[in-house]
Amino acid sequence: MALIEAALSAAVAAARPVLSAAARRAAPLSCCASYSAAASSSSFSCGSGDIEDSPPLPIPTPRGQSLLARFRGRRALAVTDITATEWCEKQMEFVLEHGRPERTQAMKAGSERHAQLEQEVIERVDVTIRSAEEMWAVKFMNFIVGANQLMLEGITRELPVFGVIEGSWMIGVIDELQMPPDGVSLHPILVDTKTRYKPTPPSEAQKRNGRLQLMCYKYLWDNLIGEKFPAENFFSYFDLDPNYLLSDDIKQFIRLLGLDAKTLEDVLKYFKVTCHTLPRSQEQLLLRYELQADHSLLEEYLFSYDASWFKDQIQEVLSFWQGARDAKFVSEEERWKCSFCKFANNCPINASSSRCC
DNA sequence: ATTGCTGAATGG
Repeated sequence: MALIEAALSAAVAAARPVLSAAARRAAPLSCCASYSAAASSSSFSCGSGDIEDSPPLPIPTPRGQSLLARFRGRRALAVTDITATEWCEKQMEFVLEHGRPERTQAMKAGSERHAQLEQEVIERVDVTIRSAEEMWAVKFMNFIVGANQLMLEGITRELPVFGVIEGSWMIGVIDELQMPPDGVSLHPILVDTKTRYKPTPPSEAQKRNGRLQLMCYKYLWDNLIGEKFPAENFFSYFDLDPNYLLSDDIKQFIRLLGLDAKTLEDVLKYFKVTCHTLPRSQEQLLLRYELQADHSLLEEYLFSYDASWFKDQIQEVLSFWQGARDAKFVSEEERWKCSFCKFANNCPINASSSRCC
């Protein structure tokens, strides 16, 4: 174990700008993989050539299935699925049913700024991902490298995390983790930088949304380092083969980091060893708001993790996803959100406009 | 080809 740690440390220290992997699919995944939830018209050249008189029809998706089953079957909910739902459940529903609206200029600027911040500490390396197993292997490797960077250099960005919250698999990317200066504390602080188009202070709804996001990350990080990662459940839930042989491309990427792995299970072992060495995160979380125009600081918002508030929020969001109830509309005080929503014209909350006496 | 499907987040 000491050897593994030494190897990791050496690798991370040597490769000054830490390596990460940009997952880019060269080709669609193998034809019969369970990816196409909505098996549409796309070319499904799966073995059997002709469709005979009584082909094994794809199971028609029964109505009344939960959104979780329909849109996130055998997949994890993203942390941003949680926050998008908290923002407006009806809008989340529209996005699932009708697809994402076009990205705004503000969103593009935000993405660019985040890429810039990431580049300050991370060098991206492209690897081709051919399967779900390889996707997870890369996620684990990026976690290992990022966590080691945090401990050695005091900071890391865009760190992937995953785990189970209130019974549901979740996945997310921590914007930033930073060790406190000196020996003040051994516990890293979670930070999220929000860029703003206008120099106005963030609304309460935005801050609440950001709090929820950061609490998701803290929960996932603390659970990973607490070594509660349910490996057996992980492989079966995502239908992964632990013994899947990684491609030479991926193996080479792993070797760049001083490790040697042939299978996804090998990678998971390194991951577990790394998790054992990491400290819990601080109870204090930080949202940092900056102006897109000049990156000037608009507000720094420090707040505390609140386990019971967090649990309630997650349960509320999950009850929507699980179909326990219909989507809720925004509250009267937050009706202003509708003016930013692409689906406002089709939304029942605005039913008065279309039908007049 | 930044968003789609099948990356998670981007902002309000």
